[in-house]
Amino acid sequence: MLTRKTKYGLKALSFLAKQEPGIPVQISKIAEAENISLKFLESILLMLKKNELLISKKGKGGGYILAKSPNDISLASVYRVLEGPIALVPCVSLNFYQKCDDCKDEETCSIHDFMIEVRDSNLKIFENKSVADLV
Amino acid sequence: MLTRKTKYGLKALSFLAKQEPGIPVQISKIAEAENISLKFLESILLMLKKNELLISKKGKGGGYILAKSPNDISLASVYRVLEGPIALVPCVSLNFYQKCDDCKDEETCSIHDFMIEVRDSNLKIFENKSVADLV
DNA sequence: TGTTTATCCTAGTAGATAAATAGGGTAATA
DNA sequence: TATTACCCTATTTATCTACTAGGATAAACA
Repeated sequence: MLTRKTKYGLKALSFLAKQEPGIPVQISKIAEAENISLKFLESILLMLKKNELLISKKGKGGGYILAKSPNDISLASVYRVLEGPIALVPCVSLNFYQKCDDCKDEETCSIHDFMIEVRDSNLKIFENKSVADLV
Repeated sequence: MLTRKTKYGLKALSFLAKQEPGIPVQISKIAEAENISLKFLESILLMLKKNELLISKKGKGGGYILAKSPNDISLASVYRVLEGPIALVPCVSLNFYQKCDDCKDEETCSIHDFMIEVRDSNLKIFENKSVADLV
């Protein structure tokens, strides 16, 4: 299951992709349109900005703009920023690798190969889809 | 990410599939072999039993046996018992459907179609794999 | 029949995470 | 210089995770 954070983030990016490009959209406008708590959304957009998926402008007429073309924002990158690893176990994660502390070694782990299959299947779908596909 | 519960459950089922069929295996033996907390594993196997994936025998010489051939225990069924829905959002779950409480309606939700794609991709891999594939 | 063996069942708990909420700080624009 | 709108930190409430504790129950065997 997705956390709300990721779900809201995807919806917000989709909303931004539907607006006229280059014109800042206020958080409050997105929050209202997508039925998201304003303050919560604020923190989500901030994370997306820090990870260079969004650009912001302060002051009057300010707001958020997509940092790149919707086509160039993969859903994998969004997922990794908001949800974390795409893999189901840390020991097969490409971007967040960690040894599983219950496993003696990865070669003898009975679920390791299956976990790689699931990861690759999900990578394929998340890497090949972009924010443009949500519009 | 998988919870430990699901990971341990998969490992235990894989371990059982490797043993001589029809002969009960004690929890303690599985726990030791797979490096799992005994009491925690106890509760996991109990859930698998209640969902008819395992059979148990009490008393001396007792233990757990696979309820069906390893080929007939899909990893989807294991996942659903221990982890819950395979879908990423409740509104596209086949077995655990629930309306998303932040969405006005599913038709206008910008991520709905993508969520269905992810679900189908995961269903395909989890339904077509069985405990036999973990051996 | 009584003891051992092993599962069954209920309850509790420390720590982490989720999903916000509160409240003020900072920068840009008019 | 006042307003607008993002920036940042801290706190809260509820739920979940991963165990742990301790006994009840049932089967086998001497």
